Amino acid sequence: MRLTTKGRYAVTAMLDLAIHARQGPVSLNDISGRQAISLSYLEQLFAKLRRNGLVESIRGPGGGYRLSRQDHEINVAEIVDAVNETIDATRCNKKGDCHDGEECLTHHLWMDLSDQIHGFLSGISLSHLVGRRETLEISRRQSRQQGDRISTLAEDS
Amino acid sequence: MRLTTKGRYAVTAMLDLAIHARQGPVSLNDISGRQAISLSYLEQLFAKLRRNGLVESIRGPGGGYRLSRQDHEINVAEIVDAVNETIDATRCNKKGDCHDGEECLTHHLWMDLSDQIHGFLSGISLSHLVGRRETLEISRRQSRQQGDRISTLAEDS
DNA sequence: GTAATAGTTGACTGAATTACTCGGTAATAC
DNA sequence: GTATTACCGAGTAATTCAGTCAACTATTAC
Repeated sequence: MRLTTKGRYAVTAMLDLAIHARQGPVSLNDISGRQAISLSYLEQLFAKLRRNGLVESIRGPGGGYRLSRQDHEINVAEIVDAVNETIDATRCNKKGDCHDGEECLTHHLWMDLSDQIHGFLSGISLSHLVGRRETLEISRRQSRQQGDRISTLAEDS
Repeated sequence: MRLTTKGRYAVTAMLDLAIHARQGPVSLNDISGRQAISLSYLEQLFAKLRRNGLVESIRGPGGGYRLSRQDHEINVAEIVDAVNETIDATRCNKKGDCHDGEECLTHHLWMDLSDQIHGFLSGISLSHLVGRRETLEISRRQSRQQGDRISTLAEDS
């Protein structure tokens, strides 16, 4: 389980896809413009997302990508794993020369911790994030109408 | 919040420190031998851990490092942050040219998610991990005495 | 059929990070 | 004084990140 900007790009792009799902297929060009991610980098990311069955592609004019499942059936952990493709090759399992079992224990502890993080991210779906986004947008529009300063961020926990 | 093997090394090393705390200061040489991490890399990691007030050093023969706080007062998030030192420079905050607020929203969502992960890791202390380790060790010893296969990992959730 | 759109693939690259090496200095226990 | 250990800085191979470029294939509009 790695958590870098690469995974963040992927989550952001998938979120963009989920938000604009109603308008039919979304082209990478659109996502690139909206999210300020280079088109070619998006192509790489979406190739992996497609191989992992998270998105479907529609070719030709008016084509693009769409989620292959409902947004509540896709979680953040899947997305991060898809682009990172960490097999997490641990030295212990390969060599098997852990003296006194010390290395094995701390190693298993970390794997355990990693599993917990993974489980945590599995509990956050795209629909969850989209829902939050719309809440934010509404509150932002309201505060703009009222003309006061943005204080909505402090309220949502 | 980045989560890479570097952070994993740091957590493993700190865990080793916590486990061997009773035997006085622990030298990096010992940790290097037990955890199979290069000494010089440990030096770099511990320089950061020390600057962040997580460990104290004792020089000279018989010296080494010890935790600067009790193990239940040090959490995983602190350790990961200490070695990564991510200021997380987001393009949005610096340039401030988010068109239509689109980028800002997804950006804030990711920051929110990042905060949640951070909060989650803050809840896991070293003593928590040490406790688990000893539980594991005991159960491992027991299963070794009984001579059956290792089936303890499936039971702890 | 032709042209335009858009995905697909692969090779390649500069920059950053990771993980590590080496050589040296400073402090302390004996 | 010597051995041990932390401390410090420069350097470096390997890897990953983030992005570019170019050629290709499939689909659709006309």
